[in-house]
Amino acid sequence: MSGRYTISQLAHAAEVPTTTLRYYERIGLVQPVNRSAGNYRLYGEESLRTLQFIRAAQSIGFTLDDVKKLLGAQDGGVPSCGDVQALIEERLVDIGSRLRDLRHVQKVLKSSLENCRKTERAGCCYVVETLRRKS
Amino acid sequence: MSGRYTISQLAHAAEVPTTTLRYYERIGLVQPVNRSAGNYRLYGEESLRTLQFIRAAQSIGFTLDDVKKLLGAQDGGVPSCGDVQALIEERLVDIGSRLRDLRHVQKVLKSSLENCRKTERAGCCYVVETLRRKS
DNA sequence: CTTGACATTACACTCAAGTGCAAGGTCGAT
DNA sequence: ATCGACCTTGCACTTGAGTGTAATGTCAAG
Repeated sequence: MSGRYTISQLAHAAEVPTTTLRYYERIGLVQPVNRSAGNYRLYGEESLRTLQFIRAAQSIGFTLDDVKKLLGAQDGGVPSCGDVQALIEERLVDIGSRLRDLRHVQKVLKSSLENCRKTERAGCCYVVETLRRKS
Repeated sequence: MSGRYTISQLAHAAEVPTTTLRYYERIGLVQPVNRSAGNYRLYGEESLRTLQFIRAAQSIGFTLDDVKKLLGAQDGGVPSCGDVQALIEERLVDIGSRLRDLRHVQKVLKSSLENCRKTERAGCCYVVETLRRKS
């Protein structure tokens, strides 16, 4: 229950900089279990688990704010399946539109590159000229 | 050559807020051609064209910093085709990796959502449990 | 008892592309 | 002459996820 890790020990165990741990505390994500006599943060095993949770959640596209909700650290209570599903659906919508945008941009850039290569000559770049003509 | 637009006229013509025009000036992207007696910014036709250029370039994934280079407003001189191609290739690499990441995240979230729906029951969400288990 | 490694706090800064605000100046019309 | 709409400047703020710095405190080893 009591603190088994100092901040740098936890940082090392979780492979996270200590500054990030202080930041997580500041935003209410990971609290130390208590403080030492000299006011050092002391963390327990569950902090390590929380950090691993955070990493896993981040890696699948949740923001720290989402994570806060998933952890029930936001306005009280563990989230229901319905809450979690809503969160995931939100992220999926985000991702869908970002994918659409990126694919479009990719297409345009690829064809610009092609055209630039094909028509390359000094002092007159296809891409720059095309952009100039576009309104 | 001389100014045909005040800031708000140009803003209106280019469909850009005036604040953005001042910002573009600040970062060295669009300069007014001169100032009125009362120190008002005056822009010419070429400013409008530059703004259209900026919009077109932004919409295909260039940053304002890229745009600066494309316009030759950065460290001297209009860019060569080679420079432009390098810029485009950089952006394509960015986009490629962002697409890969997003597609991965999308897959994981979709299957999480499925699993959450299938196994839904009170007080125990599949997604939250899975994240907890992951290191 | 001093040295070095680690800790604390508060605060500012990063990136990108702007937005918002306050205090004041200018312009055209009434 | 005054009103309102527009303009000027400078400065701070925004988002997200942290990073950097300075001044100071603690702890264990030699």
